[in-house]
Amino acid sequence: MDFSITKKTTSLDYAILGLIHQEPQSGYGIRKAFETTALGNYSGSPGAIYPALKRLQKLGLIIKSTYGANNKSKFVPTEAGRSALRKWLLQPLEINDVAKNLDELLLRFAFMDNLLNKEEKLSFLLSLQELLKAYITELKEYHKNTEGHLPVHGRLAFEYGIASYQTTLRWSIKALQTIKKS
Amino acid sequence: MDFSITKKTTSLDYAILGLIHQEPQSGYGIRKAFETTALGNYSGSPGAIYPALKRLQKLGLIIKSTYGANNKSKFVPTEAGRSALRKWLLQPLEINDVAKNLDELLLRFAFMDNLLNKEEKLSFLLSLQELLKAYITELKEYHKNTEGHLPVHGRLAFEYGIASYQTTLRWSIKALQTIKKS
DNA sequence: GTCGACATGTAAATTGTTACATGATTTA
DNA sequence: TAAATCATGTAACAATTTACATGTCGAC
Repeated sequence: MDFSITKKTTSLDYAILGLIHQEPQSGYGIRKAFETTALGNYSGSPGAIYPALKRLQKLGLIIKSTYGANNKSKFVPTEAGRSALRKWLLQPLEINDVAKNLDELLLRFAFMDNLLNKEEKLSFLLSLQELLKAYITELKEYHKNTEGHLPVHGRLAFEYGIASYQTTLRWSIKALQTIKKS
Repeated sequence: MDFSITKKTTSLDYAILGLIHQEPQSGYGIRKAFETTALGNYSGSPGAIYPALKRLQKLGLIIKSTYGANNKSKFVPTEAGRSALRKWLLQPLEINDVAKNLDELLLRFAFMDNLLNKEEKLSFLLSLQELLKAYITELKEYHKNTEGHLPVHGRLAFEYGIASYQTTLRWSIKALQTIKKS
């Protein structure tokens, strides 16, 4: 029997949690952040954000608090919220995340700054690199096998996929070096 | 007053339509296609696919038909289905698609093969290039302006975004050349 | 003769979209 | 002072996830 809180938390919830951990925001501020900054393809529609904020409050992961000089109230993560965020950031990477959920991995990376230590960050990047290499190999294998009998557009789209992951790999190598000497 | 069929068709619906246009598939075949081939981040869960197939049948965009030597029934697009697919492929590109919906654009590209003529294909790629250039410029502008006061991880994630779009741009130039001499 | 893949679905709960509604505050 | 932006929400609807349910068929 598991008595811990296991209510599901979607990746939008984590995106909000990560955002307000970096800087407390009002509901409206969160909406604007998702609409304007490219990070994460989450929609800032009120019908998505406000229910999410309710969810997170009910789970005890965030609270509304008057913050800063102007006494406007903004959302901040609770201790439980920070801990949930950290747990999310530390989740082991799987090949499936790389293949289907790369955006979320990048979001996790973006939010690591002041929550993980250097070792944990490097470990994330190393793990990412391993998985990327494996996945790229797999894709190339598939590409070789279907070479001839794939329509032109299908082949080009596939090659786009490979080029994409190679870019991600190159980036992760650069990022690793940057983090290493920080 | 608009009497045309305006029931919304999601991009999963188009993905299915495009897939069976290339090659008729059973419901199960479609599920496996989405699960295994990387094209499009759509889930092949039965709770998504079978309802979608019902939707498409109700809209008259696909039909079940016994096809090929083995008399197993597979889904094929109707004339209306092919026409809806073509319309989707020809939709003008917008900057927002590039920023938030690139996957869908790539999916559209992948399905163009035998539905659009050369000119239409080239026009798609040219339009994509223009938008990519504009968006990359915008991102770089933003990057310059926030240079200093962005946490390391945030900055790196942002640079990943830029590198990503540059890869897309390079790919689209190559694709254009390939299509041109085909 | 059992295990895994083929094959098709349903139900509940969750989540997100679109559109509406309201009012305060700032700025031109 | 009118328009735009800030600010918070709700309601109806559409879509997806997760889990369950059932049965066939071929391979080992």
